[in-house]
Amino acid sequence: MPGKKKDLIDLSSTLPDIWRMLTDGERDQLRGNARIIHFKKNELIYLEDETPRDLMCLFKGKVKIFKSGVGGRSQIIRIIRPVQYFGYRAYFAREPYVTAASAFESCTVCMIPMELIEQFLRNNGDLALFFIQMLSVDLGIADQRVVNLTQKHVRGRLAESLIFLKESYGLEEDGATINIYLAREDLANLSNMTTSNAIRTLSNFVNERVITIDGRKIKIIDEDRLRKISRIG
Amino acid sequence: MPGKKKDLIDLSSTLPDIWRMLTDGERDQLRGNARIIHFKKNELIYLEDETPRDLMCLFKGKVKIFKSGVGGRSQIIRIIRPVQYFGYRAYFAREPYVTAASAFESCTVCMIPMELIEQFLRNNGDLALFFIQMLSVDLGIADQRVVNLTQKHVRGRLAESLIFLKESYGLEEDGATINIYLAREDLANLSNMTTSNAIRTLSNFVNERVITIDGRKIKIIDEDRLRKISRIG
DNA sequence: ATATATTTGTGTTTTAGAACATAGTTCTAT
DNA sequence: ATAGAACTATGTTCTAAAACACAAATATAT
Repeated sequence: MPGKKKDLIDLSSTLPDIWRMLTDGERDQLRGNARIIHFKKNELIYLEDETPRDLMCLFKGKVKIFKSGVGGRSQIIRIIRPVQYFGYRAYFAREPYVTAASAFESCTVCMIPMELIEQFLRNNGDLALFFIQMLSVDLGIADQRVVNLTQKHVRGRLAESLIFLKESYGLEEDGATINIYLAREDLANLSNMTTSNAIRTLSNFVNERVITIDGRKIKIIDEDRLRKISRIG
Repeated sequence: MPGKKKDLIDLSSTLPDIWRMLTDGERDQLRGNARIIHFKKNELIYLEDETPRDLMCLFKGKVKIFKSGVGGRSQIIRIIRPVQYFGYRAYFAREPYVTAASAFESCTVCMIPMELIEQFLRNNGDLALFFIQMLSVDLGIADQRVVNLTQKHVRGRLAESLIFLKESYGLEEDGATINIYLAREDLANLSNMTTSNAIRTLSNFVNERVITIDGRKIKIIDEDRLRKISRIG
C-alpha cells in the first residue's frame, strides 16, 4: 500500500455523517484508529483481488473505481468526490475487491479499519442504516447504469458522462468549464467506448456547438441540448 | 396490487435467515404482519415508479426483476429463486422502485412491511449486517454485470446467461436440462440482445453441439465449452 | 533543451449486431 | 376444437461502432 504522510485533521468536521452517529467512546476509538493517507496523481489506492481492510473516506481530490474486463479493457464503474465513502462493499460482502481504485489527481484519504466500523454498526442502528442506504442508492445507480451503457448509443453515453461529471465535480469559476482534467481515454472508459470514438464524438459536439474544448478542459455551451442527446440515447 | 389467497405457513422454516435473528417478541410481530400472496404466471408483482412498502421473500416460483430502457426496451436486471429476498432496495434508498418485478411462473411470495423490518434492524446488528451483506453482494454482481454486458460479444453474453440460469435454477432429473421455461425474448432481455440474435446464437450453439433445444427446454451438452465461450467473451 | 513517449485527431476499412421481412410453429382463449 | 395471437426460425440488408493506420500535438523524462 503506497501513500505516507500523516496529518492532524479534525475528524468531527471531515467525517460529518459518521461522526454525528457515534458515542463519545466510539469517537475516541475512531480517532485512535483512523489514518490519513495521501496519494499522488494516478497512484493506485487499492487493487482488484486484494483483501479489503479499510473504510475509505475521500477528503480531497478525485478517485476512480474501475474494473478490467474482457481482454483487460478497463471500465470506470464509479467516481468518488469529497466527502464520499468507498472501499467498504467488498469487506461487507466478504469478498476480495472486484474493482480497483486510483487517484485522478492528488488525494487525501482517511482510512478506518472495517472491523471497527462493523463493530460500531452492530450496536448502532443509525450507522447501520447509513450504510444500508448508501449501498441501496449505489445499487440503484448500478442498475440504471447497466441499461444506459448497454442501450444508449455512443453520443448518448458520452453526453451522459459529461453531465455526470459536471454534477459530480461541478464547474469552474466561469460557470461552464467542467471541473475535472480527464484524458480522452478515461472519458472513453467511463462511457464504454473506444478512445477514438470519444475523441470523434467530442469533436462532433464541438461542431454542433454543444461544448467547446481546450485541450482537456471541456466547457458546456448548451446543457439543454446535451441533456437531450443523453435522454434520447 | 394483485394476488389474493392467504395461507397458513410456518414462517420459522420458510424465512430461515431472518427468523433465526429475531427475538420471540419480534417473531410474534412478524407473524402478525406477514402476508402470503400468490401470483400467476406473468403476473406483475410491482411496477417501476411505485412506492416500495414490503420486503418480499420468494417461497415458490421464479421472479424476474427488470427495467425498461431506451425506447421501452426491457432489460432483465436479476432473477430471484426460492428462498431469496427482494423489493427492499428502493425502500432503503428512499426512492420509488426503479425496476419492476414479474412472475416467470406461478409464485408464492411472503410480504413483510418494510417499516417493521427497519424497526427490527435498528436494534439488531445481525439483521442489519444480513441486509448490508445482501446489498454488498448484489452491488458486486451489478458491477461485474456492467462489464460483462458491455464488453462481451453476443455469444459470450448468451453463454453466460445459460450458465447463470443453470446455477440459479438448477437442472432437471436428467442432469442436463436447465430447470426454467423461458421465451427467447426473455433470454434476449437477460443477455442484452435482440430476440433474433438469441434465436440465431442458440441455433449456432446447437450446431456446435454445445446444447440441444426442444422448444423452450435447453439441455447443456458441453458445459466446459459453454464456460469457455462465456469466458473469452 | 531536446529526445522520447504519450495523447490527440482524422481518415479508411471492417464487422458485429440491429433492423427488417416473411414464414412456420406453438400457445391460449373462447 | 379452432381461430387468432404470440413465439420461433432464418435469410437479407443496413449501420453504428470497432479496428486500424498514420500524422500532429503535448507531455515527460533525461
